[in-house]
Amino acid sequence: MVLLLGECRVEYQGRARSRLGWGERLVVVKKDGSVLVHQGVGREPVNWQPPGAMPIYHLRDGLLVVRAQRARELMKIEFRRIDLLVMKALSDGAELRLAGMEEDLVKAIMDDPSVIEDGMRVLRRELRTRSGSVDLFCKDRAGRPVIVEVKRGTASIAAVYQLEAYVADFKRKNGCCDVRGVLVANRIPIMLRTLLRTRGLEHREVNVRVELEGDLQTRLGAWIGG
Amino acid sequence: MVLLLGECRVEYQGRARSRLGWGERLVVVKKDGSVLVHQGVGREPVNWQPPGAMPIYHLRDGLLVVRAQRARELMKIEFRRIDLLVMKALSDGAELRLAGMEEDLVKAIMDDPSVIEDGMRVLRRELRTRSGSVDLFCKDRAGRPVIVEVKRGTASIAAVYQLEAYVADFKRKNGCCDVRGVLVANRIPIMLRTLLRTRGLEHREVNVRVELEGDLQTRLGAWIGG
DNA sequence: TTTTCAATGTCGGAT
DNA sequence: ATCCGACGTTGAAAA
Repeated sequence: MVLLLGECRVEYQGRARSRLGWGERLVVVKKDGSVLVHQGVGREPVNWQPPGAMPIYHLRDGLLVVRAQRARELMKIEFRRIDLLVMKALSDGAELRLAGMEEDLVKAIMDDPSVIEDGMRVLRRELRTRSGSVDLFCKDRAGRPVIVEVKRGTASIAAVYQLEAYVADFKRKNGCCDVRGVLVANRIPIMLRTLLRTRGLEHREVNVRVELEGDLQTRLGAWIGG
Repeated sequence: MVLLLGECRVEYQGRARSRLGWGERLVVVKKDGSVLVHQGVGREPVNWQPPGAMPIYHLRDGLLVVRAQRARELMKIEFRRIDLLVMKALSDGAELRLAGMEEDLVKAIMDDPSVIEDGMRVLRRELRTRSGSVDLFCKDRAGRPVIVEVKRGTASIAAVYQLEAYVADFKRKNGCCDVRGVLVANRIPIMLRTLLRTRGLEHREVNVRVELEGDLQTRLGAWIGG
């Protein structure tokens, strides 16, 4: 990993174009060839190249030029003053363990479909068609088909469209009108509920707690306290 | 800005949960309180906190602990070895100038609606309703309403849904069936064209070149060459 | 390789 | 504060 701290300017041309005038920034070059230009604020780099760009360094007119190209995208950084230059190989064998993704929510619902509704049965998971994909295909207590779209966090209009389109396709294809569509999410904004109702769709807010594998829960308990 | 390079482990609890074991990483703390933990590869930080987290540093059992909390989210970094510690205030008055966004494409179409179709007139821009927003509302040469959804880059299924839903709403509300829906994008995948056709929607691939304000184009010409 | 979708998305703007 | 959509989104998984 290479760290460069100093005064630079940046130009980029690719999917879009940008120019950033002189200023002090941090530039990080990783061993996979990704490059990050960070200003003093914000989570996002102001300019960057994804892995594979493999930047080239050269001197020109007394400036250090870092040139990172990848596919049709080019970023050029010019330093006129460098306050810090660090190179270090990072040894890191650990991998991130992460829980609480949408897939975890889908699994939790499969383990206990009654969080949607009593008597619900999950028949299939991850049903993909040319008009999009839906997370769960179920039947309710009465045996009616139920198409379920699951969103972790707050549901969006796009989720309603997706569900609506799939329900319509299903009706068309199977020639049956008795199909329910349910949007399941951690939170569903009021406006979205109205929209769902006008489209003849249903919704459920669920709150499923997902834990990391292993004893993290116990440790986190102590950890939050400490 | 604070840079920490050394051996650490990270735990996070908030919208999701994660744990990352011991390894060498770069930690960046910005003056707005954002925190980034970067491994040796990838554009994305493996763990982070957005601006406002304002981390607190303390020593505990011989470890440097960085604790960054924000709303209901907590990230804790523990260092057991530090190879580099840098603190520096960054002076940076420049702002990024960026061109080639969706808004630029919309403006270009407004300047010359014939890129969609000869005789097209733009009546309104950015039309928002409860079922979503559409970028341009036009009338064609024959005076028929045309709803236009603009996407920079490659169009997605979601764009089709959005357009379809809005056209349907418009027909319902105005009680008129003679409404066209056009998806305009830099690129529209084959599958999407089929989907659009089955929904009675149209599409246009456009290639509008957008430049940064000022003389960037000339300079970029030389720059790319050099 | 292309397509599709999730993300601790982040970020900015409008209501 | 909430809601909504764009992003040089990135990244991973499936077709």
